[in-house]
This record gives sequence, structure tokens and C-alpha cells, in this order.
Amino acid sequence: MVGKKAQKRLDAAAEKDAVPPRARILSAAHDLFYRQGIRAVGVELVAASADTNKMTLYRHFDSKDELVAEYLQEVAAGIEASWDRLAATHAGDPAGHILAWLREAGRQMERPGSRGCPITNAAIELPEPDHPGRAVIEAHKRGMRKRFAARCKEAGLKDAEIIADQLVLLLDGAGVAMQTIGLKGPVAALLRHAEWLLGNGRSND
Amino acid sequence: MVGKKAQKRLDAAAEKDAVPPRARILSAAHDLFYRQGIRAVGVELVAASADTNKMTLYRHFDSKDELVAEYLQEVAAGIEASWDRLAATHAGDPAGHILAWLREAGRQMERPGSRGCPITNAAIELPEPDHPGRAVIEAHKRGMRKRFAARCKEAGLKDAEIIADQLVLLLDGAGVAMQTIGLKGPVAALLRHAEWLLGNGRSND
DNA sequence: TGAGTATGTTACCGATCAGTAACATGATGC
DNA sequence: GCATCATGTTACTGATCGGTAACATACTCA
Repeated sequence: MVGKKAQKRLDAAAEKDAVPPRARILSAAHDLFYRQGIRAVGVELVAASADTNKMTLYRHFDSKDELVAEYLQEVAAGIEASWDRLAATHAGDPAGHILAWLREAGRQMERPGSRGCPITNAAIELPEPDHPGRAVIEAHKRGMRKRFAARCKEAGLKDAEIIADQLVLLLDGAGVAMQTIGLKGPVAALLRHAEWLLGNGRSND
Repeated sequence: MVGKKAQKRLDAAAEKDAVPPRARILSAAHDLFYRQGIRAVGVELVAASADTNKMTLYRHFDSKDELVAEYLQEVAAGIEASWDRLAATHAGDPAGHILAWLREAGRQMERPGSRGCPITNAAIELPEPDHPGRAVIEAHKRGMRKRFAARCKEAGLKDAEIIADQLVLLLDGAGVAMQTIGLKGPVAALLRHAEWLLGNGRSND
């Protein structure tokens, strides 16, 4: 058998052969931007982590800002895909759908090294209103709120819009609070309270 | 009468005479770090905005990181002071105390140009665990949660710790959500839901 | 075989970053 | 009047930033 280090080198070589550089760059950007922050990571590091170089990076992306926007778009698409996937397994159970998705979000937050929601973090790191990433951020966040509201309405909840707002606060709050007071309280509180909101707020109570 | 511009120049000159440079630097840091982000603002800009220069800044602060930590300490102290101030006017009414403070926090968030909680934003901008600001951030956030829990207990709420967690989520969530979906929904949802949590969760219901 | 195309490599640009050395100025207090 | 000390000013360091030019390599497809 080969050593771990050697195996990793083989894996990296195999990935380099199999995956085109554009995808490798986005994958490296994903890792680095999330873990260290967008402003803290330079394009040179992204390129090197993707087993390529800055020149190739700039052949695929017009600027760092555009790379950031595409990274955010990829993250948003992943989140929305998990929502859609759970929609299929919870047809006719809108409240269960929301809860299942929140539970999955909570599991993500509890993974070691998690830093909450990448989109939220980017929103705070990129306050400039004309940054190309901001459109992605705002579209995604508004979209998730709309999804919550629609499902709450389907579930027959009165004040569906208000409950959607509260779910947004709980979700965003959990992603942020776990970065300051640890992941013990926030995720548990998110799930407990969401269950309560979705279970005890029906129109016929 | 003098023109607005001239008046402002006079004010700046008067401030420069009256306020020592250390305080001017902290005041400028407060403005710039909050509005533009900590990593986005260089020490040179902070010094110039404080009507002084980089050299004087470094005579008062060992490094940018130390300046950041002191800025955060100042913000945290201000928030905790407003909590204590409201404690005096709500003696014997712990739930009212929490609500009054949350209403003040909501008013801050609704001020034009607000970007939510400066401490939360810093927590996301500074993930390095050994940054001198992180101790300030975590102490403050844990402290506020503890304050909530203590007052909930005084108010006779059952599951005071759980309600404190939920208040933290709602508060942090509002500060973050207003930066992505605007300040219409989040602040209103925060106050509405906090009122409900503090009013309808008593032990004798 | 040969042309076109994607990628790698190296070296560079101007700007900005945090941080410092050396010296000039101005006020305070004895 | 003199010494002290805080502040201002200018110029600098070495590192890093985003972004580009020029050229070498390798693979594909006709």
C-alpha cells in the first residue's frame, strides 16, 4: 500500500487530469473563501490551491469580483437544490419540508470547521452595493424567504409572511451566533423554535 | 453666517484642539470600520480621517489588530452601557427591560446607513482564532446571552435559558437579515416575536 | 504532419498594505 | 530660558494585492 501523503499526491494528479481547470478553480475558491474569508484570500492562493496559476484563472474569470460572484452563485444553487430535493420527498407536507431543510442546514452548521452560511458571511464582507456578488446574495436570500412564506401558506398557517420572517431570523441568527458563542446553543434553539412555529401556529387553533 | 463647509472646517479644527488624537483615532476607526468593514480600511485612512497621521496612530496602538480590538471593546462597552441604563428605568420589570433594549437595538438598525451589529460583522470578518478582537467579541456575545437568561429567569419564565437562546438568534438574525433583504421585515419580526416570547411564555400559563 | 487551442511559466506592472526611522515643530512646566 | 514630551511630517521598507505581457509546452483534430 502507498502512504497517505503519496496517495493524496496521486489523487491531486488524478483530479488535475480529470477535472478542467475552471472547475478546480471554483472548487478551491469555495474552500478558501468560506474558511478564511473572501477579502483574506488572494487570487494567487486560489490558483495555486487549484493546481494551476493566476494566468489561467484570469482566462476563465474577468476579475476576482467575478470569481466571487460565481462562487456565490454556485453556493446559492447548491442550497436551493437541496431545498428542491427535499420538496420531492415531502410532497403534501409543507411544514415537514421546511423542517427537514432546516435540519439539514443545522447539520451543515454542526460540521467541524463550519462558519455558518457562506452567503450571509459574504453579505457582511462585501458591503459595496455595486459588487457583482451582491445581486446573487440578495436574490438568494429573498428567494429563500419567499420559499418559506409559500410553504407556510400551503401549510395553512395564519400570518404565513410573519412566520417566514421569523424563520429567516432564526436561520440567519443561528449561522451567525455559532461563530461567536459556539454551536451548542444556536442550532438546537433554531430547530426547537422552528418546530414550535410550524407546529403550533395553524389557522384552526 | 458662515457656509456649511466653512462651519464644518471650524468644527474639525475645534475638535482637533479639544479632543486628544487617541480619541479622534478611535472615533474615526469606529466610523470607517463599521461602514466599510475592518479589512477594507487601512490605517492610513483611519489616521487621515482623524486629522492626524500614521505615526501618531502607531504611538498609541501597537498594531492595527490592537486598534481593532480596542474599537470592538468600545462598541461592546457602549452596548452594555445602554443595557445598564435601561435596567435602571425598568427595575422590577425584567421582561420590559429586555424589550426596551431590543426596541433600542431595532431603532439603531433602522437608522439610515446601518449595517447591523458591529460586533457580529467583526466576528465574520475576523475568523482567525488568535486575533485580539476575538476575545472581545466572544466575551460580549456570551455576556449578552447571559444577561438575557438572567432577566428571563427573574421574569419567571420557564425555560429561561432556551428563551435566551431564541432571543439571541432573533437579534443576531435581524442584524444580518437587514443587510440582505432590507430593513422592512427583520426588525419588525424581531420585536413582534420577542414580545410574544416574553409575554406568552410565563410559568403560570 | 501541421495548425489551432488550452494551459503552464516567468516576470513584470502600479497600487496599496502594515509598520518604522529621522527629524521638525509646538506646547508645557520648572 | 531651558528641557521635556506629544505631535506632525516626510520618506522609506518589504510584502502583498489584482491584473497583464510574452513565451513555452502539450494536446486535439483535420
